[in-house]
Parts: sequence; C-alpha cells; structure tokens
Amino acid sequence: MKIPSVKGFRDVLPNEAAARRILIERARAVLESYGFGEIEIPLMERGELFARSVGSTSDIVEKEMYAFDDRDGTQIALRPEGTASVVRAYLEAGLSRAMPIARLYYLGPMFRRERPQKGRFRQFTQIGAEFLGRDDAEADAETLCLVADICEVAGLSGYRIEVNSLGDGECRPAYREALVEFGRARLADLCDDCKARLERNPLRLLDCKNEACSAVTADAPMMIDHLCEPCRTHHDRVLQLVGELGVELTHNPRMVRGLDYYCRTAFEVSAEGLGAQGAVGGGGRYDGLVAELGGPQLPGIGFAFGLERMQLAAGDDRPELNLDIFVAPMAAEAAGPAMALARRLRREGWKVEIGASDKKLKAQLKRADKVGVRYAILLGPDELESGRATVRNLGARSDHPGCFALDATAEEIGRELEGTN
RNA sequence: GUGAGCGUAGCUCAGUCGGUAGAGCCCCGGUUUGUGGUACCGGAUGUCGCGGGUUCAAGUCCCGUCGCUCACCCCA
Repeated sequence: MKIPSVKGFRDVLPNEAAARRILIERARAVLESYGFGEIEIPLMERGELFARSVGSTSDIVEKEMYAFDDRDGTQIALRPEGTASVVRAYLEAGLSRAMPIARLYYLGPMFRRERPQKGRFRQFTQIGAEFLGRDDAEADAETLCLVADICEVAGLSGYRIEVNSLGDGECRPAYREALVEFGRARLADLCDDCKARLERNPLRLLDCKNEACSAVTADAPMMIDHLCEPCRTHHDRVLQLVGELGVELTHNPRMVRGLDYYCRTAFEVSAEGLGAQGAVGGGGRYDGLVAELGGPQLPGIGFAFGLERMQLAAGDDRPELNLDIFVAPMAAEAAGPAMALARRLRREGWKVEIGASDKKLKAQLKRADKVGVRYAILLGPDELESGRATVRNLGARSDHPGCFALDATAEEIGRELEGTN
C-alpha cells in the first residue's frame, strides 16, 4: 500500500525545482538591488501572533491556519504568511531601536488549509518584503517600483498592478459606517455571502464577483472619496511619484485587502494564466502593525508574491538540466579509474555522470544522450591498456581514441574535449 | 465548508449493445559480443480508485465511499 502525499502538499521534481530556483534568484537579485536583506523566519509561531496581526476574525486565522498545542501547552501555528513574523523578529532583535528603518525580505513556505485548486496549495511559497520605519509617500512609491521590477524580471505575462487607498484610523471608520449603512439599505438585493460580509468585513462588498451585487454596489460610497486630508495627500503623492518613475498602475477604487493590518496604500498584482486565482502578489501599508505587536509606533509597508502563481504566469520554460560529461566504464576493472577521473573533473566544476560498468556500451551511450551530455569518455580494457581514454563527441558524432591520458589534469582534459568539437 | 467534472499500464488516453484489457509514448532487450539520437523486431507492466449491489457474465448498469481537478469562499 503506497502512502500518498497530504492533500494540498506537493513534490517539486528536479526540473521544476530548477525553474523555481531561477525565478527566486531573479527576484532575490532585484530585492537586494533595492537594499533589502534576507531574513529567515521560523515556520512556526505562537498562534496569537497571527490572531493579533492578520486579524482573529479573518478566514486565514479562523479556519485556514494549521494550529495545535505543543506538549507544554503553547499554542502553535504554522505560519500562514510572513509579515507578522518579520515584524515580530524585528522587535525581538531590538531592531526597532538599532535599525528603525529596515528593508527586509523573506522567502519560504506558508501554510493555509484551503481547498486546493489551480495556483493554490496548502503549502505554498511566498517571496515577500517589508519596508519598516518609513511612512512617507516616497517609501510607498519605491515599494511599488520594486514590485513592478520583480514582475518584469519574473517575466509575468500581462501583469497589472492595481492600487487603492484604504484610508487610516482617522477616515476609515466613518467610511466603513457609510458603507454598512449603504449595504443595509439594500440588504435584500445582496447575495448571502455579502450579507455576511456586511457585518464582518464590509469593504469586501466592493469586490464581490456576483453580478447582482456589483450592480447594487455600483454607486456605493468609495473609500477614495472619503479619505481624510493626510491620506488624500499621501495617496496623491504616491501616484505622482510612481507616475514619474514610469511605472504603470491601475487605480482600482474597489480593491480591498483581506488582512486587517493594511491601511492607506494597498495594491494587488494580477496576471494571466492563473485561472480564478488572479492574484500573483499583493501588499500594502500597515502603519499600526508594529505597535499592535507590542512595539513602538513605527510604520511599514510590504508585499508578498506567491511563487507557484508566478510560475503559472511566467510560463513553463523549464531549463534543461544537462550534464557535461558521461564516463562509461566498459568493464568492472574500469570502474575505479572511471570514478577517479570523474572526481577530478567534478572538482573542476564539470557535471559528470558515471555509467554502471555491467551495462553495455550501447545502453550507457543511450543514457548519455538522455542526460544531454556533449562528451562521453569511454574506458574499456583497451583504454586501460594504453593509458589513454577514448572520447566520443555526442554532438559531432565523432570518435577520438586515445584522446587524453588517464592521468591528465582536469584542465588538460577540458582542452582536449573542446578540441573534439 | 459548498458545487460541478473526472478516476482504465509509469504518462496521455481508447474500450461499441454488459461477453473476460487495448493503443501511443516511456522503460527494458535485440538487429550491431566497443559506439547514442532515426528505423525495424521483441518484451515487461494493470486489485479498470475502493466497497457493495444487479446479472450466467460488470471497466461498462445501480448505490455508497475515497481521491483528484476546477469553481465558490478566501487569498499569494
């Protein structure tokens, strides 16, 4: 009886892993070019961290989090997102004093117990960044620019960055009331989901996919029209700066973010090829979060990309995992010299596979062809006798008996191999 | 949590009116005892998702169940 993998948890085989690594390296390079340093955060946190940051009534915390009690009774949760941990780590390391302006990025698996579907897994990978300690519009603009640059290097097809302002503690409560009032007046025309949302997360009314709801909320009040003066100024300045940078944004007054901690600038990146899960990434400003987690009144802005969704939107150009050299021992006594030779080449950085000496040469060459090598080095009784290896250039289909001495250095061998082209 | 579609070889799938399991690809071997990709020949592989029912007979019909996929919800 085979033991299957856990629902929503998947394996990444070598060629996909290579494609993921390339994507990650590109994103990493951009993040580091913006001065962000990597922070490694644990997979588990105390459950309360997410209840406090993401919001205890959010679906993520309420029904999607993997949570359990540790043996000493500590309530543990597998992290469903990264921002809370980064802020926690930042406070725990005393960085809020030592480095009040911090640019941190992280990368790794997150866990949410949702029903899997296209581009959505229970274990998924996020690449995220947090820009802490700055509340000026320039920080927002720089962050949006960074987001756009990541989309570019990732090669996302048809990506769009949508922005909105969610207001702040000054203006959002009043707006929220206005929206709830608007919704209550039209309760009968709303879908069941929206009726529930009206009480719990009224802003969500605005992005309901139900057509009837969209019609009802077409003339609903928009946050953008209810911003207080500072929020208004901030938002305008962000848009102006980003515009000057030549980064294209789509203003979406109906866009809302699911996590409690967002305020002011919020954004979402969508791309093609993702099925119903249009979002590859998202983020926003969270000026109250650091204080909420017990730190000083410090602002921050951040975002996260879903790696698996980036993969979908970036297309599936998987790199060939080609090896360089195949060493084919044709007799048991050639196995030792073959391994010694391979080791010398490997130490110089060549990717080398050795065949099994009990396999026929034909089978070994077939394998050599399959793993994509350019050169096969043949070692049989004749070669051991003469002390010189035979090289077969797979591309040129040419044989080179006695091509190089078995005790040649890797450098010399490399030259001889290239000479067969 | 809700809904729909789909489960046959490692993969993609065919399988008629219920009649005892197939193709292509992949893999292995051979044509060539030391020379790969193309070609030709041969070979291996199935609890037809699982359990029950109907029937002389079930991959096929019925019921249940599990799994996968997509969508809702939510989100990256």
